[in-house]
Amino acid sequence: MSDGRSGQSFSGESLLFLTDEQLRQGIEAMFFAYRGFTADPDRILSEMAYGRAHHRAVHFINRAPGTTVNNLLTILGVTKQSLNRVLRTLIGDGLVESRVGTVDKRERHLFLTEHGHALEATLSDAQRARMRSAYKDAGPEAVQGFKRVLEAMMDADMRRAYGKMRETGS
Amino acid sequence: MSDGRSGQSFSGESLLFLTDEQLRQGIEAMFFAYRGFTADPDRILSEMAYGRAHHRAVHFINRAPGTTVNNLLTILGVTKQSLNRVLRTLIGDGLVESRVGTVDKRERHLFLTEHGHALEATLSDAQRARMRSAYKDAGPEAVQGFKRVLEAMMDADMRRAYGKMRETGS
DNA sequence: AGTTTAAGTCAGCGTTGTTGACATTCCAAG
DNA sequence: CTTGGAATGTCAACAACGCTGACTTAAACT
Repeated sequence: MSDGRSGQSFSGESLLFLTDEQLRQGIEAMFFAYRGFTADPDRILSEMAYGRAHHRAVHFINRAPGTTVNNLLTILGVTKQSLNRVLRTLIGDGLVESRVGTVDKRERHLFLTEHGHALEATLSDAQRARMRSAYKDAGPEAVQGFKRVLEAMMDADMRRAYGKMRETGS
Repeated sequence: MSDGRSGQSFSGESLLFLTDEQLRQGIEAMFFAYRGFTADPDRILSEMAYGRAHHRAVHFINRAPGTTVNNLLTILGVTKQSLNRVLRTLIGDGLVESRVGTVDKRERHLFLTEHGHALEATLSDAQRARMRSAYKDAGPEAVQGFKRVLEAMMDADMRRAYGKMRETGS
């Protein structure tokens, strides 16, 4: 509407002036991109009896082996009942191992089995390939900006969780 | 793994060399950010008898008034049965109006009613506020990069749909 | 006239959220 | 030491929203 890139106008303020139209483009970009983001793993999972929730569980168990059910459901942002259904099938199918805590026997510590690692690898490979290709197309500076905006978009507590995972990173 | 940020190494290639760890951070950022992105509308919708699917329908009908059912379900990427369930409630509740096409009477053209516009406004206001705040925190250059990566992450046909919407923009 | 297309409906199923009820374990206060 | 509460995890039932498949109606195309 009206401008596009018309105005360097006012001081530094100009760069912070955002039309509803610009924001809506961002919203739609987010919607379409997330679909692409999940498309490849979803395709793979649908051939098995699994869904996106299984993917997420496997991802974060791989990310933080030995994590407790409670940790996991905080990260995933679902109820323990919802997570439990997913874990039950993964454990039943021998992809995840659940070990009773040694210091606190109420806790269950979660690990991927060999089969679990195999599935995790298949799924991440697909998702990383898409990510790599997007990063490559957009260029390294764009990637910086991409991450910055995403971090600003998270809820505060999730930003903390994400931050902790970055430290632990690699 | 194995490295981290070891290498500026090779020529310009260095900027395109992406470790699995870097990619995984992007994947997790996308996951947490999308949760934040949908959190505010979800909260509002859960107080009514609606869900995310209703939001999406209302959004795109507002975006392209008079769109047909077929257009809509292509954009949304769901089956007509799934969309129909949502549209039926929206029409029944008087948020959406369905008019028989004048040139092709098989088609139904969809419009928001006054009530529909009200809901749409409430939902977008919440989502735009989050978006605006994220953009503001990240800065204008980051926003450029953000959009570039998201576009590269979409499936080709959705990139086309997204592009068309940008042209039509406002 | 016969085929294709747009839209809608009904029935049924799977994944993944939810709440409610319950068992087990730990810990701290009496 | 016992008892009551908090934390952890499990089982059951329900709702939202995807999906497939089968079918109808109406209009358009050929």
